[in-house]
Amino acid sequence: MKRKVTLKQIAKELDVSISTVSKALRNSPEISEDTKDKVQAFAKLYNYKPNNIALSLKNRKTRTIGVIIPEIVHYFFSKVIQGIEKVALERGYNVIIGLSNESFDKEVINMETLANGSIDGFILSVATETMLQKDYHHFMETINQGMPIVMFDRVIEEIPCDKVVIDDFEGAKNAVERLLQSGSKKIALITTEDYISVGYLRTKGYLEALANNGIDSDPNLMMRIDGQLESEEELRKVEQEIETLLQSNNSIDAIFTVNELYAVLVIKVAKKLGLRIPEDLQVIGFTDGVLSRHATPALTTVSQHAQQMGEVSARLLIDRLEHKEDDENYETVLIETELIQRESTL
Amino acid sequence: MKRKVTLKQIAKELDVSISTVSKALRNSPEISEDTKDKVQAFAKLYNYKPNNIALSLKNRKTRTIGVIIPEIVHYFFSKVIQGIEKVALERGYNVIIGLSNESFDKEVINMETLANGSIDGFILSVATETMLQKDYHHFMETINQGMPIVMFDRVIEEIPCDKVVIDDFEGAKNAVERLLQSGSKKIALITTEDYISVGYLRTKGYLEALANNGIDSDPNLMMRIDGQLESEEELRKVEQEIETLLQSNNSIDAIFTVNELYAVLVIKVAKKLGLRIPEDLQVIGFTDGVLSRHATPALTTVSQHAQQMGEVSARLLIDRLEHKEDDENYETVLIETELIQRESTL
DNA sequence: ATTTATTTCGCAAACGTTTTCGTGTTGAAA
DNA sequence: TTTCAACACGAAAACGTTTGCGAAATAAAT
Repeated sequence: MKRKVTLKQIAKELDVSISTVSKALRNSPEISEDTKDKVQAFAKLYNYKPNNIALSLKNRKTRTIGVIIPEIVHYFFSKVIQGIEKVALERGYNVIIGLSNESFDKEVINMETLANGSIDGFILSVATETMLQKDYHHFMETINQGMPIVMFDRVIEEIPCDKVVIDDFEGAKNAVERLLQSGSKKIALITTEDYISVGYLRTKGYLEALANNGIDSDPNLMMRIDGQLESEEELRKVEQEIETLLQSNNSIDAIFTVNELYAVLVIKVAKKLGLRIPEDLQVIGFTDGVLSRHATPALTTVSQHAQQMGEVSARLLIDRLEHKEDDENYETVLIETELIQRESTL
Repeated sequence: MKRKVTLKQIAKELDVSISTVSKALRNSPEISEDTKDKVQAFAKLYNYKPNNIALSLKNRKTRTIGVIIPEIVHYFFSKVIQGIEKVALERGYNVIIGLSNESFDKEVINMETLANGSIDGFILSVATETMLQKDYHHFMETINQGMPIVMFDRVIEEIPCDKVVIDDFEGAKNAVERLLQSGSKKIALITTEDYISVGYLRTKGYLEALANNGIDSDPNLMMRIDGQLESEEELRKVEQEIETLLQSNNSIDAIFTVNELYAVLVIKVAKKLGLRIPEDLQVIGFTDGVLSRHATPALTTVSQHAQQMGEVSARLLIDRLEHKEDDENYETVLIETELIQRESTL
């Protein structure tokens, strides 16, 4: 087992100084061709690679970006990471991941451990609990220490940092307008508790579309769901509620849903009730994930371009790290949504 | 913008030496209570946290583990990562992720950049391309450098490292036997090209179950699919093939599938053909992901306990890092599968 | 032969820690 | 007063790099 070879070892072996070895490897004109050749050959033979940690310490740069997301077993977030990782690789950065599991404490701890030298900057999506508590001191502290943050999707307005958000409002509005154009008159909404910005904005888009078309919104058609829907019981309960919704308002002819899981649940209940999709009931969801793509009928859905979101976030962060370390002008990039037309709409 | 405070700065400010500050913070008995108090108060005030990079350099340990997976937008792998991250957090380690995208070159590059000081050890699942080329020099090199590897799911027998595998063979065998017990006579198989170990083992389990029950395997009932099934065309093509399979062998009364996507495709085609599930056709898939859970009918499937797999892998690696650095006895942990009974079987 | 320029290399500092060892100061024992 | 232990602290090395600057050696110019 041969340990990794260092400059010092090469120097000793070749009977030159460490600096000479370093310079020779970096092709410095200070060093003669002879010794350069000798050193480079030796280094190649022993597969010398500079130690990243030492470089990080010296340069005060790690070329690593920290990503903190609420959960990873989730189409949207993993797709974002894929985007981040892509441009990180292109530009010579590593990605290190922390999961907050929607918990404020975990978010804080993760950020604190990563901030102490391990990374150059953060890309993150805020945990639910943090949004509830409205305690943002950890964000402010890392920013004040000169470590830039890029927030995506779940962002906080008042934090001074670059942000990448989806046009949830427009996306929802377009979706509902599409439903109206194709003849639906009575459109229900299934949304989350609205403390999370995205659920709130999508709901607003729904309302706006109705208003624009002279339709009064009906609280009876707006259903709110909370919880992670992890267990079977939770799922059954929600399905039951959807069933009640559809039965007590049997003129509902379309449903807009704030994520894709709710939409497949709607489909399931509708089938059970003997409703034909899309003839009797149109359905549009949010997030173009595996569920939407492989449901039967395949779901018409609002795609968020998650991968693009990750790519843009990474570019924003790396640009800031490399060019404008002290620029206080923060950007907010809006990612357009796209309505993916499939089988659940006319 | 106050940069992070260092020992040196504290020392200067308090007019003591760096060593005194360090010792005071670590509560060394060498230092008087007076100065300890003074230093600790100051450190707390300025929120001093030791620099991880400096510690890593000094200790030749980074307390971070590198994970290399073929893709992240994938229920199984993201679930494994969740498990890894969980025990890593518990034991004070960070997780840094690299994606190989099933490419040999990317796998090599990712490993090389991470191996140069950034991490203490690897947890990885081998890329398809690597398994095809059978070029394992990068694994051997990192192991020879004294950096331990834990392979999970897609492992390579001849590499000397700890391994965590699923009992694919047993899982498949049990699933098929369940189908037989519930009365199915003619069971088809949909599998991948068999260079990937898991597809191969699951196929073997299928064959074994048939043999054990005195049934000859029929090549016409065994369908092989390759490709990632990312595009719509690919999907349609596969659906078409499944349709042909079902129509040209209309006495098929059950299908066992090597992953969950194939199973939902089967369900889709079966519905189209007017087959009732599970009465006319039973279906069992592999991987207990979102697709299985939310398909209609919900899929009976073989759960791999992906999260547990991640947890075990992480524990194996960390144990080796902390206790038995030079132990050459490598372990292979077998994770039992579990048949999750849902609506697609009798 | 002396000065000057050029080439080639090594020294040392720096990044932020931890830790071993040495040293100066104090107080008590002899 | 001398001797010694206990105490409190600092100097320095080490981890592996990079780099500015000084210096030795050689070559060229006077």
